[in-house]
Amino acid sequence: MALTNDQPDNRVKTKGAWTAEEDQKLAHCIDIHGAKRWKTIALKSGLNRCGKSCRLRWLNYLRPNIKRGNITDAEEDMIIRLHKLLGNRWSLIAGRLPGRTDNEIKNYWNSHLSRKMNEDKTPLTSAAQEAMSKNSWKDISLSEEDNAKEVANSEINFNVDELANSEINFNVDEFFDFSSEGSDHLERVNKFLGLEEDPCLLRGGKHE
DNA sequence: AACGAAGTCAACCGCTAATTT
DNA sequence: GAAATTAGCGGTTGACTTCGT
Repeated sequence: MALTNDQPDNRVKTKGAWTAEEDQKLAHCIDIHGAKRWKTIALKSGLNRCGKSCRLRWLNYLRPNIKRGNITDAEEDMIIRLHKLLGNRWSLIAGRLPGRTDNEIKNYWNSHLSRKMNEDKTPLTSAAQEAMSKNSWKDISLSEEDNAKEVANSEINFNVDELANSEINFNVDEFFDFSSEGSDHLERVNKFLGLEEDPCLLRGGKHE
C-alpha cells in the first residue's frame, strides 16, 4: 500500500486538543499558502502536528462560516430525513447543511438522534411523504410494486445502496449533485426532503 | 461531598479514492 | 500505466462534563 500523509516521520507528533496558539499558527499559514498540501502546511506552520490533523482542525473549526452548536429544529429535521435517505454518509448530509461539518453531524446523530430515532420512529413530514408518493424526481423510478408499496407506507425506510445496486436507476451522488443541474432539480430534491418551509435551505443552503 | 455512570464531542485511525509525478 | 502522494471519509477512542445516587 502507498504511504499516506499521516505516515510517521521520525519525530513524535503532538496529539490531542489544539491550543489557541496552534490555531493561530495554522490559520496564519493557511492564509499564506492556502488550504491544500497539508503536509507542507504542517511543516511550514512550525506545528509539530501531522498534515491530517491540521486539515481536520481547519475543516472542523477554523475555516470561515463554520456554525458551532445550536442545531436548529429545521436542521435536525433535515438530518433525520437525509439520514433516512443516505444512511451514514455524513459528508453528503453535512453538504446540505451550510456551515455544518460531517464530524458535527455524525456526533449529533450518535449522541442525540440515533437514540431519539429508536424512541419514536419520526415519520417524514407530510410534504416529504407527498413528494415520495408522487414519485416526482427524475431518477427514482419506483416502478416495482414492492417499492411502490414501500413509498406508500408512512414509515419510509429504503436502503439507498440497495436501490443503487438494483435495476432501479437511482444514483445518490447524482441526486445530490447540484453543480450541473438547474434549479428545477434542486427544487425537486428540496421538495422531496420537505424543505418548502425553509427558504434558506430551498436556495441550496446559501445564507445571505 | 464523593464517586461512578452516562453523555458529549474533539481528535485520531485506518482505509479508499483521487490526483500528481 | 504504475507508483507515489494527497485528500477525504466513516468509525472509533478518550478526555472532559454532567447527572444521579
